[in-house]
Amino acid sequence: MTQHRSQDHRRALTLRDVSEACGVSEMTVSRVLRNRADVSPATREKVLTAARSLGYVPNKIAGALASQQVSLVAVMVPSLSNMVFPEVLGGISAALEGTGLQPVFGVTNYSPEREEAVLYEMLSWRPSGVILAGLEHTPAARAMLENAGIPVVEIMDTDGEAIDSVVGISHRTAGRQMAEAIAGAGYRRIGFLGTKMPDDHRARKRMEGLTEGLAEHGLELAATEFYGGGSALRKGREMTEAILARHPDLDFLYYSNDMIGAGGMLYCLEKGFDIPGKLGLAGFNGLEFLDGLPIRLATIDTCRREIGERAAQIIAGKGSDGLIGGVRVELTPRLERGDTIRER
Amino acid sequence: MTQHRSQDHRRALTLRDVSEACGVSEMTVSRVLRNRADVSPATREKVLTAARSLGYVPNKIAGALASQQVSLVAVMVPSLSNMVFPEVLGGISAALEGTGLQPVFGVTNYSPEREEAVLYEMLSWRPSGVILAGLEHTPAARAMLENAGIPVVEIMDTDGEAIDSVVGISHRTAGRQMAEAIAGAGYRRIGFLGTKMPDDHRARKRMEGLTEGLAEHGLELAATEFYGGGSALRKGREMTEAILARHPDLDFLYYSNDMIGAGGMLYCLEKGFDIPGKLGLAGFNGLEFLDGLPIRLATIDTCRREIGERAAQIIAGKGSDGLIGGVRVELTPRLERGDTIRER
DNA sequence: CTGAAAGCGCTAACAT
DNA sequence: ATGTTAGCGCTTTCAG
Repeated sequence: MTQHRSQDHRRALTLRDVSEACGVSEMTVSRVLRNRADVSPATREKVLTAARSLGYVPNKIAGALASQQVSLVAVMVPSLSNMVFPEVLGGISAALEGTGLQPVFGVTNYSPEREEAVLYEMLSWRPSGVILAGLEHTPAARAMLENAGIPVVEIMDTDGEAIDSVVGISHRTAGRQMAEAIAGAGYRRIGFLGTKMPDDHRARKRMEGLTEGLAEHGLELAATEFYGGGSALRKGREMTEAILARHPDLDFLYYSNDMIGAGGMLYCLEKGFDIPGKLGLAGFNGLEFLDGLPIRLATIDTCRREIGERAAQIIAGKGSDGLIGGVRVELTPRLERGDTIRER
Repeated sequence: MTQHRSQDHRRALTLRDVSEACGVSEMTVSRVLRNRADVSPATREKVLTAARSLGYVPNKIAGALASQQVSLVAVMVPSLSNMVFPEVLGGISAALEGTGLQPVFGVTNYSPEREEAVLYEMLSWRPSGVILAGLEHTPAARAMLENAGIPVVEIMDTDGEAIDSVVGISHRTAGRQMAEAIAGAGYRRIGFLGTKMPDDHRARKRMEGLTEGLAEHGLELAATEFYGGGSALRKGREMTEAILARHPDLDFLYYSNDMIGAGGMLYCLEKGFDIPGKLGLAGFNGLEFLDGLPIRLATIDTCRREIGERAAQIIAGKGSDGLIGGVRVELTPRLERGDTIRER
């Protein structure tokens, strides 16, 4: 089972090997392999044949060092266990396809310190651009990004000052938008359910926006409930039961994400609550999986895939003209009232 | 908005800059920055101070070229839109933490050709190891992997011949296991619902295992239903309605993944079907989100996170002793009967 | 413990 | 259209 490892000590093939195999200079071989136009069809063919038959794989490490051009884009997200981020990565990955750029992903676990550490690692590969979530970073991370001399795109959130480019939505506005819908529909006793994560700034801003929006209607949050780890769907149920036990008079529950919202909704349906008559519900994100639940949870679509695509395009576009810099893309989150908010 | 980009043309800092700033040779600066023990505390301090105040970030491209050691692990998965893979990536990312290795992810969209192309790109960075899903690859991809001279871990699936190491479960066995449970419980008219993906070999093997297992009980699939894109939860509902319309006499529905299974289950509950009395249900994967649905769908836990962790450990472990090679880890998928399979 | 020299494998910039 | 030369920024190796 270990036989094939006998090859392990064979030096990896170099341009020189290909060069010798086909009797063409290393430089010309290099040209062919980079698809440069100024090579005769005859030699091109010779080189390609030799390279293929040897199984030569170019060494980008050396290429990058020599050309001072690295075809990597550093991408950092807080988490992979929330579908939101894989969707963004999917968008980035798709948009980068065919550009010659490859994404390199890192996970920060919502920790600013870890973000700083991961960023340092990534920048040490001298990527052509950086995409990272949020506008909140440690001072050291900000400094690194400002001095890196490469396009930086902060994604997801537009509430704050960007280092370079931003692509996202205003979570504060999304919160207000929801407050508008809730208050406008006539709900008055509103409960908030969310995660216990001090470093989830976007969730925080949504809650602030919600609070502000309600205030304009002379309302305030009547109750709040927070949770830690575990199955978000189950937590949604449990939190809903808990908050309603403490405050049976609530007429609206706002969940800081669709997963707990869905759990809460399933719980309410089972209990036979009058949704949205006596109790309104709303989540956040517009996850695809809401399509298929017994009723449609009100939510705000956050355009995750598009955010990833636009961010990647900004990085890819920079390659050519260099110094565009400072693009700002604020997408409009779409409120979907679903079946859980109704005028009363 | 573009002011700070004036810095773009500043050359990035090099070891030499740090060296000059603190009056220590480049070589010694390099030693300090790599945490080597043979430097006096005094100079170490001097160097560190200088490096920090300048904001120096080492260039791993140059380091890797010089040392012939690349701290990257190439990771390739078929998709990011199925929670299964982000979970594996999470396991890999976590296990690699603190090893000095960083994962580089690539997405293949279940296409062997695309896998080959992505692999080529990744190998050109001369990573220290490769982790990829499945045992089915193009001949060219296999050749590249065999000749790369680095540890290769094929994950998720153990049914087939591995190139080097494997970490996964036998999907064929999982299929049989489910057949056992279904037939053993006394169900007789079984329908299969799955994806229309010729290149999803694991789903295919599960179906084969199921068919074989049923055959041993003198049973065969009474109906099948396949779907393309869209919300898997909704598709689960639609397929369930369709298959039951065509075959009202089915007494068991086996879904090839939990998402469509959950959709089907919600549909059945709404229709008031007697689950699991008249109709049994089962999904596949053991997704966390099943915890929180109205009833527990029977499923088989596929240990995704553990698969990621073990795979990463194999790569990380190779660093030291070199040529262990050919590790084979077959995890045991755990059948969870939930509330949707019952002896009859 | 510290330094000087010699590349790592490739490509930019010139020749030819 | 092709070849030659000189590095890219770091680390290995060998001297002090």
